Amino acid sequence: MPKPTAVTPRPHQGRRATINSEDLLTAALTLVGPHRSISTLSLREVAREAGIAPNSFYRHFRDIDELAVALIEKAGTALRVIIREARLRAAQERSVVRSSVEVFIQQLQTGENYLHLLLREGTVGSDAFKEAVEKQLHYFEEELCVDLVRLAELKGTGIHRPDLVARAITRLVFAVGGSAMDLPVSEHERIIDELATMVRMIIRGTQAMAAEQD
Amino acid sequence: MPKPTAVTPRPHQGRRATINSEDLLTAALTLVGPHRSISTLSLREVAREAGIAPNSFYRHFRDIDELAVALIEKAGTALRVIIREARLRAAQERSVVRSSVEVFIQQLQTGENYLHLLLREGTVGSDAFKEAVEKQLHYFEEELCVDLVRLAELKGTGIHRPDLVARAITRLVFAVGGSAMDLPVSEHERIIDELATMVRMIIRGTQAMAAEQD
DNA sequence: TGTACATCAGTGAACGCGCGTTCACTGATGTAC
DNA sequence: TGTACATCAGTGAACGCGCGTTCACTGATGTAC
Repeated sequence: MPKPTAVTPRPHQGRRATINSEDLLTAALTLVGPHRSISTLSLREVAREAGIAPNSFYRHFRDIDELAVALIEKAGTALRVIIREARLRAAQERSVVRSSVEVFIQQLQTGENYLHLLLREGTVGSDAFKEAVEKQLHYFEEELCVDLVRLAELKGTGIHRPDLVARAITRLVFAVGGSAMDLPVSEHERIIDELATMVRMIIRGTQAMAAEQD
Repeated sequence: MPKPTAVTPRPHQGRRATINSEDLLTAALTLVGPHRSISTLSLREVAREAGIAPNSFYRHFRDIDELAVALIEKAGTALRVIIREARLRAAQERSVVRSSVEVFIQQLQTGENYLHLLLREGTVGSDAFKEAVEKQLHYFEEELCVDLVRLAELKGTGIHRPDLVARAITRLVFAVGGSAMDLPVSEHERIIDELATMVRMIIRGTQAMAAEQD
């Protein structure tokens, strides 16, 4: 049984690969598009899209689920980079909340389907899927938590249970983003405003609670 | 083409039905259990569970999607009743927030799969599905909004954008509930505590924002 | 440089399976007279 | 009360389809000598 997902470019012997795991991930991503769930992808479909015979799929992944998990991980990583950049950029410009939320929702309009993917697969599909999505959400929460604490120190405001604040914001943004997915682009501006207000409520709340406790 | 979902018990002619739409809904609900998505149900499977021939299914629903939408509506209605009762009961006992959240999460442990269903199907499946779930969430939001305004008046606290507060709370509770679904029951107590704190943050936040604006 | 050999990505054909849907039917029930 | 008839829920058989997986294979590439 090969270990194909370990992508260490080991010294090669035998026939050269015309296609790699990455190509299959790309093919799968193309197929799911903004509206389909990974769980509806068939092995044959992905192979077809990638231009290989169905049974060649097994050279790269044990089964469709293994590919799906790899795709989720890739999506999470890509998204975190985007949001991290947005936060850094925003720090010296205007509201961090507003511009982070903005970048997040705007991702729905780009050709990339990474966000759609994470928004969709969290609640459905095999346990392995859900676990993979949960893991990505945790990463988001951790990074956000660090940022929140730093920001609170910077501004001298208190912060109550920053871990819960980070979790609440992350889950809320993903949940609302998930429903925004199916709305026309013209509604996105409104969604961004509303989401920003919701996030600010949470932040004002945690500050108020911190102030009360001292 | 019959209109089977309209359950007005019209005067009957011809052979008596041994099974009705309701039975099929029950069979489907049994099959999805706490972990499967409706979208993975096959017509034959539901028919088998209900004890009829596959083609008899068409006597009751146009297709599987029509059944799924009916099931989602049923789930939403059932859940709203439960939460409404919880809120009324709590009003004269202890924290409305805490006990509402408690009842919500405890639903995960009951035999009923209504909650699982709503938590799952919101992001996946046909457009008709998602629309059906969105509709149910809106109902939740509306009822919660009315309650929040009433509570604010009662306690004399301000409330900023109660519509957004209701939306944020609803989405957050459903999102966190969705991940709690796959956690062991022993974790539920912790989830309830955390959720209650998150909801209180939002409420404190809206109060603070209302106070600032005046 | 040449040759024999091992490696291994990709293949074509075939399998059995569950699926949605169709068809012409059966036979129980209610209605008209 | 009896009879002919319309209604219509449920059926059994059959269809074509896409699926995941298997098998023995091909042939390009790299390695050893």
